[in-house]
Amino acid sequence: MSDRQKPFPFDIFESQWQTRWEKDKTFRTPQVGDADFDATKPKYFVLDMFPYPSGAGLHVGHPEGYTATDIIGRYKRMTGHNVLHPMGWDAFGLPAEQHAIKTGEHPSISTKINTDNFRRQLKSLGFAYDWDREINTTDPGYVKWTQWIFIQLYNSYFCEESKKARPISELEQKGYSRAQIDDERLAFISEAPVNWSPDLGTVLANEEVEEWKAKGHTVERRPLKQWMLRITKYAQRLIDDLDPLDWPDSIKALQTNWIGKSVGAEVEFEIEGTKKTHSVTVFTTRPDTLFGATYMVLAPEHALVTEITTSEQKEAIESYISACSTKSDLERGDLNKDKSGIFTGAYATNPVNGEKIPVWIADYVMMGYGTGAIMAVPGHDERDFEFATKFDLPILQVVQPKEGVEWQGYTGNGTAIHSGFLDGLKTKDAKKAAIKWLLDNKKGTFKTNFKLRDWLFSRQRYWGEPFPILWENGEHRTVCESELPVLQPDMEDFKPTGSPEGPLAKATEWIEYSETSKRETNTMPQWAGSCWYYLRYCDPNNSERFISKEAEAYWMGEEAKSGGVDLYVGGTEHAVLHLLYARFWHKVLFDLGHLSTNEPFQKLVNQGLILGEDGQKMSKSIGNVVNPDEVVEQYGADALRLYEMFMGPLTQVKPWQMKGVEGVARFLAKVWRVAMSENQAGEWEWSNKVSTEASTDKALLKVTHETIKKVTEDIEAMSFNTAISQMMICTNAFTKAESVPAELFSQFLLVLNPFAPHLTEELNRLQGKQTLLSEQTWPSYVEEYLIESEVQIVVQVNGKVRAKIMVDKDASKETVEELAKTHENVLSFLEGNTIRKVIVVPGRLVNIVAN
RNA sequence: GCCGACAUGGCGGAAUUGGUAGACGCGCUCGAUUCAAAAUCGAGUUCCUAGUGAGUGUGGGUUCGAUCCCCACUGUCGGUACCA
Repeated sequence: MSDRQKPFPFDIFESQWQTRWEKDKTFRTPQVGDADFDATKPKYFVLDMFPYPSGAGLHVGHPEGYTATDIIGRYKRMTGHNVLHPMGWDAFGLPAEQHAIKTGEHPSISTKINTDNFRRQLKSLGFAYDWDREINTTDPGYVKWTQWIFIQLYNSYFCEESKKARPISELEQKGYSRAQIDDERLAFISEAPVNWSPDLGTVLANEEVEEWKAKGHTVERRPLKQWMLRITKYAQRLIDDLDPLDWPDSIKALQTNWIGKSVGAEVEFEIEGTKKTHSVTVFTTRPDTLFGATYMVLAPEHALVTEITTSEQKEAIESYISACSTKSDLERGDLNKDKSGIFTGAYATNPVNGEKIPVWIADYVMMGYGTGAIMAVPGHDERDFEFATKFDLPILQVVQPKEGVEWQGYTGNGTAIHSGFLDGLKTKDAKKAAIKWLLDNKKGTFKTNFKLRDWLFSRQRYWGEPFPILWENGEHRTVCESELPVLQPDMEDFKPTGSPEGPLAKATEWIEYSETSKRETNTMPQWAGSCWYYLRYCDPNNSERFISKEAEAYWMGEEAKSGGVDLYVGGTEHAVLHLLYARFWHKVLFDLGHLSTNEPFQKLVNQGLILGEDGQKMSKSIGNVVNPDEVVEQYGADALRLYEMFMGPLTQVKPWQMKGVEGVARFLAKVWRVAMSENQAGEWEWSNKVSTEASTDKALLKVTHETIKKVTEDIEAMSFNTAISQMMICTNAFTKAESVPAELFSQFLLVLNPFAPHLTEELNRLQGKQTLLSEQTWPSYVEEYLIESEVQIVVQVNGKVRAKIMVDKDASKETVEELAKTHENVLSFLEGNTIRKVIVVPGRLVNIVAN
């Protein structure tokens, strides 16, 4: 196709229109307060997950979501909204730095090259972004406010009464000591085992570990001093506030599972140590099974292990602990389901019945969850059951399942037995009674645990936001706000040091802030910039605030019942990372009074992955990657946009088919030829088929208005593939018609415009219209044109279609039934049978039941 | 294992949420146009043993009627995994 003339001259007019939109700033969104800002219009904030500008450029997965939001954005503009539809770059990150290490080129250079390429590619697809609002997370003007938000976190604590972040100064007034205050900050220093990757030379968040492991990097546990963010304080709110959001249930479930709330009790057991008696707290979700606890397990790292281990067991315990510490997470988790453990020689006392139970250590108990100690109830817990079976520990029944169910290892609900004061109680009541007993006897209490860990926030990298932190005499403090942004120094050697200080430690001059103060050398993770970028779009150039109060109130406020981003489209890969982190930051900023909503994203839609033509995930190594540039070159931007939407439902995983692109390109060419024809010289000229003189054909009027109706409804429902098929039906009708009334063709161009903006604007121009389609009002359909005077009724005999009859649309049930019964073909099927029942669905069908 | 989603022609997918299964597109077949081809236009295209036939992953159920609702199962994909 590329060697000959294109079926319609998209190669000429697409770039012309892109140039014009850019020059005229057609899709500029006025700033709140600008002379041309109309505050009376409702707002619509439609957001794409901004890309990481990789060296590989755009792949066809990017334009899938971007086209969907572009259609919605353009549609909303045409229906009288102020639309905020921006784009930017999530430009900090490891790949840029790895590239810098390899080539010695500063990451800002490759970042610039990559963003320029991404911008060019996006512009070649004709997206209606307001490029005046483009942001880049690595810009000093952006870094400044990322660091400012970090300072807000640093200067806040979580108030347990109000369940909100409050200024740390309140604690100072209450007379807290410096150490106590540092323990309360939402951004704090912690020395704890973290995920350290030796070959990346950095630590990683729990959420990131799998991703990098999958790329072949090693990750090990190692205790390090790190900046953490206290996201765990928001665990409950992060679960609760999910409910009213218009998000896919699967994403809500994913986040809820990740946060992992479980409700139960903490119980205190006493252990006879070698020198004295110790108290150990265990967490259980099944306090009703306390009487079934036949042994106890401590995590190998538990602090009490050395205190209680008897001299006979000491050697065995020590070698077990050292074996565990060298095991990787994989060996301890995924690969090794086989239970292992060692008896400490010590005994604990079960508080409810005074029974002495042996205390073991085993690596199936994790130090990081609950208290790092459990009471083992092998009768009613799968893991404990497996362990007890292996080491021949007693297994007691304390829950009676319903009849016919084996009790051993039964983890469901039932009735408590062999459990003293709990006997006869249903599990639910037994839990309550057990906790009441624990409270009354001061042996325990209610407890809710979360799987969610605090967020490990520091990285040992160069290409990230430095912390706005200074160290003085081993204490940290923030730099003055006036000194923001704190930028990395220019360096030639970006290599990881292999030490937890990171490459910035090599910038000796930069570190020396003053004689007494040194800079923090860690940097923030890539997530930092993406946690708040949606806010910056509302007011991207403000140097006084991260977002002006006015812009925040208009774009993020509660007005029109749609606070925050109205529609957010992106991939599922961010279900628990970006989307959780951003919600957390948003809530902190909300608590501190900087924002007026408590959730950032009202509606979330995940586009489905686009697979290669072979049905496999696109990947360089398989060689099934489709390059959008080539598709645009061969079929045009409109065809690519249209195909991405026509493939199937937006949210579904679907394979790419180049033949399908050809199909939609053919459709666009058909639209072109409704209005245009080729003359002898092979030039396109306006044909007279579309004409103001054309008589209004009833069928064309109907199909056009059906199309307006369906496309409108389908855009609202984000069912773009069916909208396109309706427009194909309409085009086929135009093609078949002798002539097409100009009015109908114009209306058709309007509804096609958000999908194929170049072609439609070009035809609108060729039709002699002055006003751009994108600046016109969305058409409305006329109900009257859709109604037919006669409707087709299906006649079934015993549920099988046997005839179709045409009746007046207002025909009575009786008339329809009579017509159906007397239909020739129906009669032949009724022969010899008696009619038992007749169902008439007006306007649809008649079903005659006979035998 | 657990959680979630999905299963419809040769292919991508439609079906007003209980009312004509297969819209629209791809592919294929035939025809028109052409010296010929491409492109374009038109007709056809679920399957078969061709019937008063079968048919929406399998088996059952509810209903006058089920792709849609209920029960059981199978398969595919995504997430997660010793979280007590």
